[in-house]
Amino acid sequence: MREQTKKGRALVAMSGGVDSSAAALLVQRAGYEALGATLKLFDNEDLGADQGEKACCSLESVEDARSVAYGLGMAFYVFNFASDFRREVMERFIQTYQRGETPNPCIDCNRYVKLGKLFRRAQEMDCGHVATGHYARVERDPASGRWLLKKGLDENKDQSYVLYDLTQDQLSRLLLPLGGLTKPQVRALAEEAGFVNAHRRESQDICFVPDGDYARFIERWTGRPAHPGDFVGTDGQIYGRHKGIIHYTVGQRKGLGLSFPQPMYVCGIDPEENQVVLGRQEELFARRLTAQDLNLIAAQELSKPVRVQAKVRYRQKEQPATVQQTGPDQLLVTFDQPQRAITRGQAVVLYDGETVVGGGRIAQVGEA
RNA sequence: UGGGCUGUCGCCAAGCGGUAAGGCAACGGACUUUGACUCCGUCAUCCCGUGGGUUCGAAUCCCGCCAGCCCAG
Repeated sequence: MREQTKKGRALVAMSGGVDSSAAALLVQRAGYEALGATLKLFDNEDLGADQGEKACCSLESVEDARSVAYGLGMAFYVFNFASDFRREVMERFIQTYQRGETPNPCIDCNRYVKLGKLFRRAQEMDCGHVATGHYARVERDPASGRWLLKKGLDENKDQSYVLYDLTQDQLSRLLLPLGGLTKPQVRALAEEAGFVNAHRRESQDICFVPDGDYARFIERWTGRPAHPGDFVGTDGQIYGRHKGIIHYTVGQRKGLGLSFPQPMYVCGIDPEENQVVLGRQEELFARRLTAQDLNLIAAQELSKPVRVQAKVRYRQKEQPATVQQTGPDQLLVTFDQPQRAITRGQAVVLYDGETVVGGGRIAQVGEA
């Protein structure tokens, strides 16, 4: 409302990585008064194994972020969001696995912490905008007046999938300066600017599980070992013992410890019976799913079935499908072609070309 | 204690005299802001149940033994 003279203050979430550093630079160049902030998301002691660099949430990265911010002459803060992160991301992550589903902590982190908590904090600091280094674009639809989320221009780095949960209010204040750039361009920017992290490698794995062994993390965090149970075939036959359902996810092949004539995959997880269902690759395909915890961006609601492109996991090519809203908080998605290993707990995100229509959490998976 | 069969990498399994396929699992790496999938690589360096024999040469042929299975009893 009051952006006559300047563009106002923008709070930039800086992880210490190349992307968010470049984002800070670009926000500043665009004429905002940029403030940098690194989010402290967890205590290293809580995680057991200590680790080296991590682009997403590392505390070691704070110094890099600070260095970049100071280099740009920006104010810099560290926000302790550990309790929020623990509650909204880590606890959720654990509960989801215990239900026999597979969480996507990055989505929860974006939703509740980076773009939830951080937006509130920005408000308190009189920052009208929040910026992140995500590869996605925000645009306003002149026709409907709605704010739209679009794919990043760099198809290979597009992160709109993990941002589908954004509200109109958040979108209206969100700056994504990398949306129109490619990764090489961003790196070049960082290099020109002389950022200390210009050559840092890409991030990896779950940030709060540095060693990648998420199941062990859950056991340590809860203080309870997982309960072993039976591996069963899709016909009910018992094949052996599993290490506890939290160790498995639909579509998984490795780590079963069993050998068959052909590779075998986890086709389902039954938390009631504490069973892990095994089957062949072909048994992994399904055409429909229902989703809940919806967030629609491009429209208020879907009054009739719509043709879309849909993704069932991050880093999957969009697949043609038809989506139908079957309730206030329920979608039915039917793919043209059966999809491999649609997994409960993961997100389905719908696209209309470059635009994110909306998405939800996969609650049920139908048959082919 | 009669007969038949089998015994090759953790599992399955090729090989039928010429100097150990392959699959599964496992391990390592690549990819990746989720879990997976996928891809690449490594996996029996004198022990092919074991002891002899035949042969220029055997996992492959012969003999004994051991183990397991099956059928008889």
